[in-house]
Amino acid sequence: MLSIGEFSKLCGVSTKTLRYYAEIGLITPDDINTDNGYRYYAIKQLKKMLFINRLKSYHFSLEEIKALVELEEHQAEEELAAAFTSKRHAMQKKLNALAYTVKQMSTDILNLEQGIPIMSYLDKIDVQLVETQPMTLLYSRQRMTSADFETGYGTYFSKLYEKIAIDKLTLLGKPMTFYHSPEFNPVGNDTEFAIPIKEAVTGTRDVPGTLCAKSVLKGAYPELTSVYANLMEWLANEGYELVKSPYEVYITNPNEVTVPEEIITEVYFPVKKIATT
Amino acid sequence: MLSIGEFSKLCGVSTKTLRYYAEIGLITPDDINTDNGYRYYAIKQLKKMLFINRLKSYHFSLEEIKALVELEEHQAEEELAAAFTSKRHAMQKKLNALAYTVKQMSTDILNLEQGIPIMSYLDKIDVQLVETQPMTLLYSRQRMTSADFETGYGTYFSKLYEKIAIDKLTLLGKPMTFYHSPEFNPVGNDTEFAIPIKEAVTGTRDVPGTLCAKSVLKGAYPELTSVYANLMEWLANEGYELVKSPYEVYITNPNEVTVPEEIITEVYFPVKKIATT
DNA sequence: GTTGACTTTGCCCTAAGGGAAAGGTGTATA
DNA sequence: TATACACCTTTCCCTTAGGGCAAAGTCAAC
Repeated sequence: MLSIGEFSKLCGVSTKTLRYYAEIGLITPDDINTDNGYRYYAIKQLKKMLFINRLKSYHFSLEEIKALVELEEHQAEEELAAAFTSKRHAMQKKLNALAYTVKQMSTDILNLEQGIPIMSYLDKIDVQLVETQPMTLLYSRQRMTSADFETGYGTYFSKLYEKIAIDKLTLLGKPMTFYHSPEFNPVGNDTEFAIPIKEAVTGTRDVPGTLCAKSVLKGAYPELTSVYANLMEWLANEGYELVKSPYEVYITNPNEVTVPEEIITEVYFPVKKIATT
Repeated sequence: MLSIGEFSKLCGVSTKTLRYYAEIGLITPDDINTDNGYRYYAIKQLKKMLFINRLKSYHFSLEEIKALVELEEHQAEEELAAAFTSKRHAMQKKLNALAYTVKQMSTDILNLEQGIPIMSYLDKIDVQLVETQPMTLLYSRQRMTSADFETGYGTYFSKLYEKIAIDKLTLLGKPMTFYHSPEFNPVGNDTEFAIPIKEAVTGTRDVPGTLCAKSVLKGAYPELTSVYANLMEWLANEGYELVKSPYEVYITNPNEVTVPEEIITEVYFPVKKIATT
């Protein structure tokens, strides 16, 4: 039998942590002295504790760990492997994101060393006034919750492309999304996925040509907010106002482009000049 | 002027967050209506908010961000660059750690798919009883705080190696550390860095040969706790007890080995058989 | 018997907000 | 103009995984 201090040193975990784990039922002492409340751990509990440590290093939450420990005790190796695989996937994504972050920091540092202010790229996003052509859009309008935009992107556009293929329609442009909620973010509510085609069939709508403020983004999607903010500032400065839902056109297919810097997205704000009285 | 909702949508940040930032003084609304308390943000605050977003994506804490924003406003580009560089270094370390984690998960998954229990590697750490040779050690004994073990490793051993070079002593073995505190962790208190040499000079001590339980670890240091735990379990099972401070011998130089899997560390527990009455 | 190390419980604290409640406000529409 | 409804306010509690401290009880060694 090991006292909490001995056990803690052996497995490299603080006594506080051990008490906490007992409290949440993750690992309880093998024996508790009923007189003084002293906790005593069995040597064979070391293995369980080391397993918990390993799971912690894999960034599982304690709640997840609790479930996984039970799985391990019932030798449910398949479920364990499934959990590990899905967590590894998440970690891989985090890894990629972190790598991208580091790269971005590096370019920022390079700029700083040359005395270029970090946010000066904002001033370089240029805004053009363009007159768009009328289009016929095959569309699918959804309420999106914050999480499923990425998957939604894939599934909704696939459905549209499928319909185009089956009905032998004629593609006229790149896929686009309209943000009908006043949220300019994909995590907003009312989002329309659309593809311009030639034929006017059921499930299409016609959009007239309009005056638009347009910006082009080369880079990862999180940068999109900058573009929106920049466009809004431009509108305010130049005396225009938004008259319809803004939309984005995806010039590059995000499933094909691997490096975020090569993703090209056009952002359109349908506008009109504010009437000066 | 933008209401909090409009501003929040433009920069992709919740209203809750904006109120919180105002509370901690990170970014306060340009104007607050004194009648109803409504917050109004200026369009030019978008840029600051986007800068904050960028710093957040670089994993700066809000406290750090507050300082960095001030630096940026005073155009202190050098300090900014310094902060970025140090943060990038931290992120790079995190990145490497994460990459190692993912790799370890992968081997675990492979094992699981073959029905091999994850912690079975513990049973494969074999423990040998060995009789060590007497040695003369050039040593340096320190109280270590948790953080500076890594740096300490470098500096203390350097000093010892320097002395060996200056005094023209004869190296007889690999560097080692003794853990005199009952913590078996380097983060413990009383740690001795030592190198076996031939000559008995000042600053050396003689250690007699003793019976030791010995395990060899190939892998990253966090795995060491497993080895210690395993050794302790072995002692309990085989009826031995620890009679002196455990020590580690670093077969590979951690500054030269780049992949953690190739790090080889020997762990020695000086033991004696428990007297059976 | 004493001392110092160890253990107990209990309480408050962390970072960066999220959620909900209760109530006040702004504005578009009938 | 009345009303509906979206928007805004403050306040309170909650989250993760424990850390720190205090007061009091206990163990083991000398």
